[in-house]
This record gives sequence, structure tokens and C-alpha cells, in this order.
Amino acid sequence: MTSPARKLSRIQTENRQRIRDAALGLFATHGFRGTTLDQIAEACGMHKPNLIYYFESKEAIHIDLLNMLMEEWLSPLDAMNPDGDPLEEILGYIRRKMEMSRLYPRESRLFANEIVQGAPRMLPHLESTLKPLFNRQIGIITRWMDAGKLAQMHPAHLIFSIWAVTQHYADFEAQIAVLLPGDDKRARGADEFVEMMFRKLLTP
Amino acid sequence: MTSPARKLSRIQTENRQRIRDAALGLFATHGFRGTTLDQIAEACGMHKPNLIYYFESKEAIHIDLLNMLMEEWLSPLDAMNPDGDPLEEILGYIRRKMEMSRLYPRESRLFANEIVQGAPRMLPHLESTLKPLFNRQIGIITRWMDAGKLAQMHPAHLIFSIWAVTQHYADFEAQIAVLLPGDDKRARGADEFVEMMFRKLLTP
DNA sequence: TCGTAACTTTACCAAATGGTAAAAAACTTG
DNA sequence: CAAGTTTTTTACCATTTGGTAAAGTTACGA
Repeated sequence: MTSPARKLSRIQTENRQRIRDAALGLFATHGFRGTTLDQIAEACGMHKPNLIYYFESKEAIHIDLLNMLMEEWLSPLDAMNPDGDPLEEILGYIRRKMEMSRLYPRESRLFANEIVQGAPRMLPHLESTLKPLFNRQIGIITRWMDAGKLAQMHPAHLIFSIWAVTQHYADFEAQIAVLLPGDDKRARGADEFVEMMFRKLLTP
Repeated sequence: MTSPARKLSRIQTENRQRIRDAALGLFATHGFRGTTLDQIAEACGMHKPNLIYYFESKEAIHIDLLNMLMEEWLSPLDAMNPDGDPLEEILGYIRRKMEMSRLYPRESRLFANEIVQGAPRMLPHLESTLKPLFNRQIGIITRWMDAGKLAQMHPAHLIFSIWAVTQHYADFEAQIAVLLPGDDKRARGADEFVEMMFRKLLTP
């Protein structure tokens, strides 16, 4: 059913990656429809037909990016250890999310764009990949709360609030830069605030 | 300096509003570049040249929308009363933000799109309109904290976290719908969670 | 009710855009 | 190094899209 999928040559691997890297920045900033093949081509120093040589279409680039990023984007969620200290596990997750917001804002914005627009290309993935992971984490957190290790609250909304707050720093950076200008320790302040906030929330 | 600006006729007022309403939904869902004049025209039952009769260009519609919505979108921030009870004032603000997320998700997503993409058409407005309002509220909150009425924390990050959490319910609705499906009291659960969360955070 | 101004519709257009065809160049391998 | 394969480049093309010109229609005040 799937395509031939013979092994990729060195050049193929390299150039596909160059294209992904250029497309990521552009899709994240201008959205799918707002990005042209010519822009991507220029950003990675190739010619337009060359992109189509490596990817079937513009949409194929976008889908490939979303699929590639899905895994690493969700990996921190999977790294929570059910046998660890509950508060520290969740705070560790939050710290990793804050770090990702700082290190990979393009990825964060790509997802934000996709979800804000109703996830037209990612809904199946949300169902099949994110949802089981999410439900597993809900289970873990619920057990922690039932054991009295964390304050009782709706675990799904807890996770939503973590996503909301951590990703906000990447997705709404343009606004934050206006409101807290020239603050070279902005990231530091954000980290400290977020940690304090969820520590207070979660402590029984 | 500004254009003639003679009074608008009844038909002008009505039709400009029809166009705005149609464009709002489309821009919010597909972004500026992802929306075509033909789509807007069809959505409001007009013909394309008619749109250009009422607005100079597609961009003019977008700018007009952003400007119109800016005021009402920010109005709850302005409604905080420095002489009220601090905790109740902030919780009231949060409740209003949650309500807006529920009643006006299109507006929320329109802004989200704009900011995620670096606020290309709204940066000046953020500087001139949002920033002074923001700084005034920072001042009020700081005084409340200094008076010991609220827990001490970085007031700017507090506001960011309120925006993040409340707007998340509108902006990421597609994701939430996948993860909490068929939950007809989702809004209720969200309201209760958010109120509990910030009450606990802000109580000294 | 008539004339004019406001509004709508039809028929276009130029530029941009996603994508193709095929020749040219570069690389790989026996 | 020659033959075959992969990769790049040039020249196109059809469609879409933002916008215009101008004729046709409607609303409205004198």
C-alpha cells in the first residue's frame, strides 16, 4: 500500500532536510497559504522544480513537517515517570515545555497555526497519536491526585493550562516583545513565574 | 490628513457590516492569505467588485476588522476597578475573558493568527493602544500586591498567563474537542478550573 | 415623478502561483 | 572513463486571485 520507499541517497536526505528547515520557518510565520514555493526555494537556495523533485507538492512538504515534528513535540509528555515524585515530574515536564518554547518557537508556531485553523491536516494525527498519550497521562495524574500527592483538580484542564501558558511564550512572542521590551532576562522571569505558579497550584 | 469621511448611508453601514462579519470568520479560520475575496463575497452574498466598492482592498478589510475589534477585545482589561476588591476584580476579569472566548472565538482566533505571524498589521496598535493599558493594569496590580491583598508575583507574567489560559479555549478548540469529546459541560469545567487555578495562585 | 447619485453586476485583466516537460549537468559505478 | 542514473536548470503552462472598467439598476431627494 505504501510507496516503494527505497533507501534515500545522501543528497536526498540532505536536500529534503534543507527544504524542511526553510519551509518550517516560512509556514510558521506566514501559514500554509501565505507561503509560496518560490519563497521556500529561495530560502534554501534551490529552484522551485527542485522542491517538487524532492516532495510531491507544497502540501506534501507541510504534511511531512507536521508528521516529523509531532513526535519530538510530544516526547516530553511521554517522559513523565509514573513512579517518580508527582510534583517534580510535572514541574519537570513544564520546564521541558518552557525550554522547547525557547529553543523551537518555529515548531510551536507551526502547530499553533495548524490548530487555530481547525487542524485541517492534523486531525487524524491528533486522534491517533496525541489522544492515547494524553489519556495515559490523565490516568497517571489522576492516580497521583487520588493518592493525595497533588491537589485535586480536573487533570485535562491542568494539562491544557500547562500547554497554554508554556506555548504562549513562543506563539505570542511578538506581543510579549512589545509589552516587556529590552528585557534580556525575560526568559528567566518567565521560567520562574511559571514554576512558581504551577508549584502553588499543584501543592495539596 | 484623514480621508473625507462623510457620513455613511444606511446601505453602506449595513453592507460594510455584512462584509466584516463574513470576513471575520474566514480570516480567523484560514488566515489573511488563505482567504480569497471570492470566498468573502460568497459568504456575504455579494459580488467581488462590490467588496472593493465598500473597502479599498482585501487588506483594508483585514485592517478595519483588527481596528474595530481591538477596542472591544481589550475593554475588559480597562474595566478593572482600582478601588474594588483585588481578588474579585482579577477573577472578574478572568470570567469576562472566559466568556469572550466562548462567545467570540472568531475574534480570538483572528488576533491569534495576527500575533503568531508576528503582528505584521497590528504592531503599531499594540504599541499605541495595548501597551499603555497594559502598563496601567501592571501598576494597579503591583499596588494591590504591595498592599498585601494579593500574593506577590511578576504582574506582567500574571497577565500573560491569564491571556494564555483563557484564549487557549478559543484558539485551540480543535484540539480540545478531540481530547475532551462530547463533553457538553466542557465550558463549565473550564470555567471552574480556571477560577480555582487563579484564586489559588493569587490568594496571599 | 423625474433626474441624479448611489449601488450592483458583468466582463475583463495582469500578476502570482503551483506545477510540468524536458534538456543539461553532475554524480556513481562497473 | 564510459554508460547509466540521479539531480538541477530553463522554459513553460493553466489556474487562481486581487483588482478594474463600465454598463446596468436601484434608491432617493427635489
